[in-house]
Amino acid sequence: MSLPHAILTALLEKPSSGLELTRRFDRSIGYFWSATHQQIYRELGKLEQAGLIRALPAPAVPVRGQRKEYEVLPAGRDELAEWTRRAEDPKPIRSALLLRLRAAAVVGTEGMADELNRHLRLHREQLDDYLGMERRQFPPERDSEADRLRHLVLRGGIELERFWVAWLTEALAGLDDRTGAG
Amino acid sequence: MSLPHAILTALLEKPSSGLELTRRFDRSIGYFWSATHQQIYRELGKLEQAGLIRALPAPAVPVRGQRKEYEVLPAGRDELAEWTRRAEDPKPIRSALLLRLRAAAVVGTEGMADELNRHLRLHREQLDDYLGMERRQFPPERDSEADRLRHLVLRGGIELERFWVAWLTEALAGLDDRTGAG
DNA sequence: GATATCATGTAAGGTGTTACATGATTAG
DNA sequence: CTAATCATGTAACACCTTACATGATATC
Repeated sequence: MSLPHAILTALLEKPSSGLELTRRFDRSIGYFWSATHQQIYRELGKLEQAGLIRALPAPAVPVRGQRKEYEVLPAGRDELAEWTRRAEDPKPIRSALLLRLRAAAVVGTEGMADELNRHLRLHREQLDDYLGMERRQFPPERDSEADRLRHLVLRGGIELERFWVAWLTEALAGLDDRTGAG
Repeated sequence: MSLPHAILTALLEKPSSGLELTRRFDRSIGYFWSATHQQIYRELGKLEQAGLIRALPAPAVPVRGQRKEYEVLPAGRDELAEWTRRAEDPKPIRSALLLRLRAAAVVGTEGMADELNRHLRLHREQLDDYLGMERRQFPPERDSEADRLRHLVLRGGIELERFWVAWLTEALAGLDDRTGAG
């Protein structure tokens, strides 16, 4: 049950329309919780019905295709605050790549080096992207409490990408030992 | 579409019943792909219907509650081998904890230190668990190709837990600076 | 024969993904 | 008035989670 809370957080940071939210999920929020516009519109409908958010200007007759901006109601803020205080265990990780390497231990590693190299490139790009965000969004002079927390979250994303780069590099070295490929 | 391939891999490593698979998913396979028994039974049914696996002794009339062991058919092995060669992009990570910290930047950090400490404890336990598995399953003398690949996968799990321990430690230090709690 | 455990399964609902549909607005 | 783009939405399906149901087997 995290998507509604991700949306509440985003709307508290700045009231937005569904499409704007989608774009923000593709950027800053997306580095720890991704969502498509279909999920977001569905969830906005639920949150509105539950009385946690409301559409802003509200034209008399709702028209499809017309921009609709949402803001969080007090009940929504309360729900979000309560959620941050609830105990919730970490979910076990799911990595298709680790799974595929384990499968390769049984059926052979043919083609794995190319795929590992491709993932290595993608993770390096993601890491560069995050480092750019860090430079732009968190210069040394910005150091409010909220900034420090958001920076901490971004550093989580950065360190996770560094983990993948390091692990993939090691994995490729291991494959090279056997196959000479790479 | 990874669960069926996780099951094929597990069954190739050792033919098993649904319950045995569930237990193996709770242990070794679970550290990168978790699944409940409901998912596993459903998927076993699909894989059998698709002709990728078969039930072993096959009593004339199938009886509910009676143990049923499965093995992988050649078509199943082919499908798994093909899957390891397919290109598949990494999925964006999803961390409810990072999300909650970002929410806390908006609605306040009350109660977060306790929760971060709890997660730190859980990740330390998981890390110890993996390190124990590493000692038992991968002593220096075992160094076949398959062993090296499985060891590499386990090191992925280990390094991920180390990442969380390090990040949570940093996060708690950051919270302490402000609140004096912890 | 009562209880616990092993083992397989069903049902319902929530969440995520993919493909498609529809209207509004802007630029040429 | 055509095309591109902005913006909101539906539908169908796959996948995951939780709760529950049922029979088989072992132990007392």
